[in-house]
Amino acid sequence: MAKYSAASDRCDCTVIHEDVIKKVKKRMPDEELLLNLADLFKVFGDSTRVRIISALLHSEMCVCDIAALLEMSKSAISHQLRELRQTKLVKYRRDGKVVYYSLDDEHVGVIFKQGLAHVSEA
Amino acid sequence: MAKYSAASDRCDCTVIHEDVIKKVKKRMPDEELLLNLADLFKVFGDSTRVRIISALLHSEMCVCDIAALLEMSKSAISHQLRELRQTKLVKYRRDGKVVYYSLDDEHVGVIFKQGLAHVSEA
DNA sequence: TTTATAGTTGAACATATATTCAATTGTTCA
DNA sequence: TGAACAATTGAATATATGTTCAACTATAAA
Repeated sequence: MAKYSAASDRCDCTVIHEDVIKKVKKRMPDEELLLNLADLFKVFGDSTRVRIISALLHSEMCVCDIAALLEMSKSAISHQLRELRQTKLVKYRRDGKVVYYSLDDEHVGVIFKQGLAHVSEA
Repeated sequence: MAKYSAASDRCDCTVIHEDVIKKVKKRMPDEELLLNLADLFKVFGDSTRVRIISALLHSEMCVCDIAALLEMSKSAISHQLRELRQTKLVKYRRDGKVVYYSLDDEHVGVIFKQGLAHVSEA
């Protein structure tokens, strides 16, 4: 995300509900936690990665398999798997020349399914 | 996301586990549903929007309040609220000159909290 | 009607990012 | 060792997107 230095018209309005702002500010999680949270969702926020996750929910798969399943290049898949690895959402094991990927976290499935419930209803 | 026309080296490998691919393919949700899912997570995948959601979890707020709370311009906030409106994650009511925003969906809080649990543990 | 203020919007700009391409690594097997 | 293949990687490119800026709309009050 592009984060800019400062808002030139920051506070360009009278604060209307100072009490609400203070109350909410107190209850909000730390800034850093919210940044991590946004980064987590960002990983889910790409169709290729979501499809990879959706596939790995049902079985571990090697890069070739995922590439064939999603009809994409191995390179593209590998790049995305790298992001999923870095955010600890998938793990892998090597067997000879083949590398098998699988989901690394219980939360992944829960978050995925909750989101799916939302879009399925709407 | 940049979606490109086709992968030139698509299927540049021997399919190793045809059976796995078929099985997984059968169980995966429709392509369109997965696209919607990615779009949903994309909305959560920005720190400004996540902070807005985090704030609205505790109270309805007007644009000025949110801008003051997050120390950003009204314009920037308004742009993001627009996205949140379009994806039905927030609703609003006008009272005179002031527009109040609040969360529009029960799932929003659940998804938010589940993600928070994940990043809090790690 | 005029002024003031809350909020919205579109275009421009800067930045982030997904895929491609080419080169490379790692492993197996002849 | 050398050939074959799975997978990774870095750079380049195209595209997506968040914030700014300026102009605008909507409402209230003088």
